[in-house]
Amino acid sequence: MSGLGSFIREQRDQAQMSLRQLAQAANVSNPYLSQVERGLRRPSAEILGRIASGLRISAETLYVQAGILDQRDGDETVTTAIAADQTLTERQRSTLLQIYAAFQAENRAQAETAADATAEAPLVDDGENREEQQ
Amino acid sequence: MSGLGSFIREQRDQAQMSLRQLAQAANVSNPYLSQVERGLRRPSAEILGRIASGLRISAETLYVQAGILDQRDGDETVTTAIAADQTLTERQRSTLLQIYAAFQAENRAQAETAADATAEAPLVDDGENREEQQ
DNA sequence: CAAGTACGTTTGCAATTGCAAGCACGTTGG
DNA sequence: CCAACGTGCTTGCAATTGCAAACGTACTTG
Repeated sequence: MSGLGSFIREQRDQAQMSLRQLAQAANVSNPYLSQVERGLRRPSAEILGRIASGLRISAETLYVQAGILDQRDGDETVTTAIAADQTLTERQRSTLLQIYAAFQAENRAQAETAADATAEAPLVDDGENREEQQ
Repeated sequence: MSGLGSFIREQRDQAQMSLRQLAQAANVSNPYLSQVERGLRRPSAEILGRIASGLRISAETLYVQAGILDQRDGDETVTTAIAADQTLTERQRSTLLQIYAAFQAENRAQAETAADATAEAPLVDDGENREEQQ
């Protein structure tokens, strides 16, 4: 399974870039990028870094996706990243945090209903989201 | 150029490990490790990660040393954190990213109008509004 | 001196990366 | 209709990765 390739393609689609556009932005040949996206090739760290920069996302993210770097708990990173983002106003920050919390709750609920037969309390027992720290 | 190699050797000496010991701990052949340490070969991300684990240091450190990973950039962390969050569905991810992008654009526009005296400086979005934080 | 060991290094070699060139398919529009 | 362009994909091929095997030492031992 090549989660990395589909993740890259996902991000590229998200950015509405063509394969060739990303290839040029990343300074990587388009055939190779195509093969990477389909999981036929495993790119080196350097190429991965270039792709990341072409996608305007951090290389670390791609490394995690590639299974090269260990996952630093994604759950907390989103909230802390939002909370620490100085480019947002406080109103915007709290909005994002609320939406994120809502999504989490939504998924939690869905997971719960889907797995009623199999045990309970699947994730954090944290009933309510913390609104905002600091 | 061989900053990475000498760094690895440095760390290995500091840990008082022989080349072969580290090679075994890292699950890498000793000849190859030797070549990496002397800068004759450039290891892939995977090998680098194994070496890092063999040295009991974070892979990130080695990536930075290898010039593959830049140190963390501030405003990109939110997007990357969202993108990497496995607990979200793709739909939720894109929603969050869109909202975040909209906020950024909003702030960018506001900063522009606020700074008419400084003429055009289109690219650098870095200035930011520090109107009310927390 | 020969034998055993631990050290880092050199040497072919299979496997892989990454690319330039070209292919196949779809959309325009002159 | 058929060039012209855009999309992604296939195909050789040079360059590189990474390894197993062997080498050259030094440092202990019998």
